[in-house]
Amino acid sequence: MDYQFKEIEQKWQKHWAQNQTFKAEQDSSKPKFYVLDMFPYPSGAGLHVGHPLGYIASDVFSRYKRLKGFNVLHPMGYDSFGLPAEQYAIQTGQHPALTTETNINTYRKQLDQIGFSFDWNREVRTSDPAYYKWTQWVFMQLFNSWYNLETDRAEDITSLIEKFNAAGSADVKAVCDEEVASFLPSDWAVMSAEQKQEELLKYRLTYLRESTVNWCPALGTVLANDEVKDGYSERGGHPVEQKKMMQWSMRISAYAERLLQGLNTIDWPEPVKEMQRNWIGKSVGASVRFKIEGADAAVLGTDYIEVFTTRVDTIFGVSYLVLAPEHELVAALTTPGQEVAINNYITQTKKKSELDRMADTKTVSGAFTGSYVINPVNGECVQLWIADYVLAGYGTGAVMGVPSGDQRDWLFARHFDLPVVQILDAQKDIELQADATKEGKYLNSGFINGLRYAEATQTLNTWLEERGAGKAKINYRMRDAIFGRQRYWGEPIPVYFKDGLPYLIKEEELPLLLPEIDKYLPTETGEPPLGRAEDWSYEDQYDYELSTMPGWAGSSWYWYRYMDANNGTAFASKEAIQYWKDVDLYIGGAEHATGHLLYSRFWNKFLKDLGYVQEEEPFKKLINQGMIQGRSNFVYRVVDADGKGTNTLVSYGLRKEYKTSALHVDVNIVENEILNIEKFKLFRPEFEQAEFILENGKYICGVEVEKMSKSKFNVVNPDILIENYGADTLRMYEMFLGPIEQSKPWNTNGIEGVFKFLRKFWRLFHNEAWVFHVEDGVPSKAELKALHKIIKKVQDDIERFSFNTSVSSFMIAVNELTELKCKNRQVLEDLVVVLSSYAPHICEELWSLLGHKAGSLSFVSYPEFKPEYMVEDEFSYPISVNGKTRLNLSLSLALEPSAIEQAVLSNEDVQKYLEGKTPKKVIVVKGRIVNLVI
RNA sequence: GCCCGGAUGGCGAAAUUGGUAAACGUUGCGGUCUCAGAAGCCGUUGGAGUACAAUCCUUGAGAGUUCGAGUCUCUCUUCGGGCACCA
Repeated sequence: MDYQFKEIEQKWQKHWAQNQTFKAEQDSSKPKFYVLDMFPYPSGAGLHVGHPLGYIASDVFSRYKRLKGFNVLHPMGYDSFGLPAEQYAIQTGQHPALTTETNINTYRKQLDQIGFSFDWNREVRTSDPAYYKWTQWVFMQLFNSWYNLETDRAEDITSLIEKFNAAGSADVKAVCDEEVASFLPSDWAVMSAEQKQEELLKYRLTYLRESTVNWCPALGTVLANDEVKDGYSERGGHPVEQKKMMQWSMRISAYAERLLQGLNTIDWPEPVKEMQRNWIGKSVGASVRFKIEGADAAVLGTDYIEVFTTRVDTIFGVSYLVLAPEHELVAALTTPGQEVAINNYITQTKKKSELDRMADTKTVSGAFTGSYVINPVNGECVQLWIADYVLAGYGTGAVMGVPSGDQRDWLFARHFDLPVVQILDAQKDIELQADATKEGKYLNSGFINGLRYAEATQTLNTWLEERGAGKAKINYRMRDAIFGRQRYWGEPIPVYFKDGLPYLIKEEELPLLLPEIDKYLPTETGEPPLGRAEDWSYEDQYDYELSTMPGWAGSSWYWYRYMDANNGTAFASKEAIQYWKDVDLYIGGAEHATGHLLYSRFWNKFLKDLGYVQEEEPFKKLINQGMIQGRSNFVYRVVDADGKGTNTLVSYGLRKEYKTSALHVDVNIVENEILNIEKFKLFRPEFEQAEFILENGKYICGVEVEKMSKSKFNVVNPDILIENYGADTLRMYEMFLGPIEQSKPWNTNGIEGVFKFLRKFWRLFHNEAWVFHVEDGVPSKAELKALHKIIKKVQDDIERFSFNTSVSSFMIAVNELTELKCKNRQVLEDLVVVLSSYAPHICEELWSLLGHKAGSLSFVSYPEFKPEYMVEDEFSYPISVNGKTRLNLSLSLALEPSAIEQAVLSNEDVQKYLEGKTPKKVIVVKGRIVNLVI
């Protein structure tokens, strides 16, 4: 029988499912290997050819690791809470759970067709109450924890209470809110329960606080920083504004340093690490206090302004100080004479959107408050300004202006005619621009004159600290993550309110189920959708929290659930976590760099602090698969003088001769840019009578690379390819396309080549009459060489994630063996094993035809590479003369190293070049002559 | 502006530590088989050159190191990604 891929693939997919071939068990006799894909959000559109790319790569890797004797965990699930299902619910009234269920079924059907070796017993869905029970549980642990800087880890809140009982707040070194009360144990003892709760909330790792948030009116919810791009929501692209709201937050800032340091221990793509480093944004510097001239602490609440700087060494060059317009002291420090100017400036700033403010970096603007501050190092009195180039949200919202060392400060000083003071002898041309050098020695700088950068910084930090005027400080750009969303389709937060304070429900009351509501919109009073739920209160009297958790909550720990997916008493058993530990290989898109991948590391570190998990980092090795873009085709419709489309279409090469407009055309009716006109008429009936202006008898279409989307008619559906060529061809072709990490447009053109290869491979095992035919016996040298070349190559390629080169090598190997008319059982059997990771269905079929037990192929040993089979009697010996002319000599293998040199020099061709002379220089690399210089 | 990553035939690409650039696939062209098509098989497909060959040139541009550079160093061009009044 010819290669009947449809029957073969259905047969083996059924076999794997029925026999649960890929069910993973804890088995300590084998080393474990955990291969994870980023689980998908099941969208209604189903899979296009780009989606499975990463899944195929991880499946090839998983199957390969099984052959190598590893106990492989390779699960799959769905990140099934999210906005699209909810938006759909708003439009249609259909419950998001139903939409989600339908979409998941579509996904599963499509995934199954590709022949993945997932262990579906471990499937998870983040919207399943049995799953989100544990997401809520993690939330509770966070609420019950604080970050102790002394032990540098999260601890149970009871250890904080003990500290308060014993010594008040004095001993406590914690990551907490800025305004925490300082109190004695006796103060603590007399506090009411409510006061205590209020105080503790400032320390909890998840907390409720009034904070400035990104509010998206169109979506009716707040968004985390990573969900906002350039002032617009990442999902939907709606405008986002700043707003003050009571919000749940996660104290991820407590882990800033550990998240940063951990990056050095994991094998991730450098760009992703770099993005996380940027996001965390560590800057080492100092905070310095500038006394306010003539300030009364009793009236103002303070008598100094604190600034953060990374260049404390430039402090003698300070010629002014700037506050952010939103700084809380601005109003109090504005003198009556400046009030109008300052208020105008603030109004002006407010009008500018966040976007404008970021985009407009050239205009210098600001206003003088009328107040002065005193430079602590030299007692100099400098002006206090406000300007919108200073951001309220970073550092202290106040900056010292050093025009000679910072270009922005320089521009500001020039614009408002403030002094520019040189502070380093190495600074050049400071009349023209700032010079941020750290070279040279200080001048005009009081007690650091003559010192160099490192020394000066040290001296200043000590000097300032001794006088209580400042100290060395590390600042992080990363803010705490906003955790609440005013949406329906997410995990309910397991909290109720009593006297305005939040309390956790009891652990045994989990999961707190998402209540049913009539409409998926905010209430008339502006409360989140959960406000519509009737009879939904805690102990029939207390209100539940109405926000739900953000999309990243469920995905921040899911890899642990796979370890023990059906556990009802813990998120995963201790034994399972101990055995599977962490993810060895994680494959997914780079778009999650500062979202999912950062939050996951955060929760993982937290769970480790509490002793629930083993490893500090969850994902040892990360691969970012590239995006597959669409490749759109166009036809060109001739446009008449009025700009109206006519009924004439012109081929790509001739379109310049007419006025045309381009129309998308379905890529599935175009082959090698040649339009199938008959199919086109069916696709666009309005052009049934159209005239086609052809070139060389063909209609050529235009091409452009765009995002794959239905509206652009450039979506290639894997189902159709599987129908025409089979899953094995699709799998191999996707791997063949190019390096896994590279983004590229999809082009179905080359798929024939892979299909031909699989047919050739099938033919190797059959005679002319398509009867299965292999021969026992001893393989020839040439056969063994071809086989062992591919054994080695595939092994090396997979280990370095170079899947595309493996596919090429398979083609070469099969061509060689076809040439050799190889029918040898031993050779062909090994070949089946080697190929089975890429094309599992056809290999299973051949494996069983070879007389092996069905399904055993996935767990046999990968053939051992034997270098001795690679050796030939003669070897080809390239040599260059004068680094230019190349000679290819053929030498006997039997030669000793010393004899090789003799053989080379006495070779006829070499002699021709030498013309009787001895070479001036003989260059030997790894014991071989590679070049002769004459 | 700053930080990463790229640039190799018509196209996708290969070249793992510096050692015969373009493997493998595709497209195009020619042939074979066939009533015909599909499928298969064979040849050819970077450029110059020639009757055939020999030979020379070619990895975005320019320089450098080296016997030898797609690979290493510097400068530039350009494309992609990230960050961006971050003090």
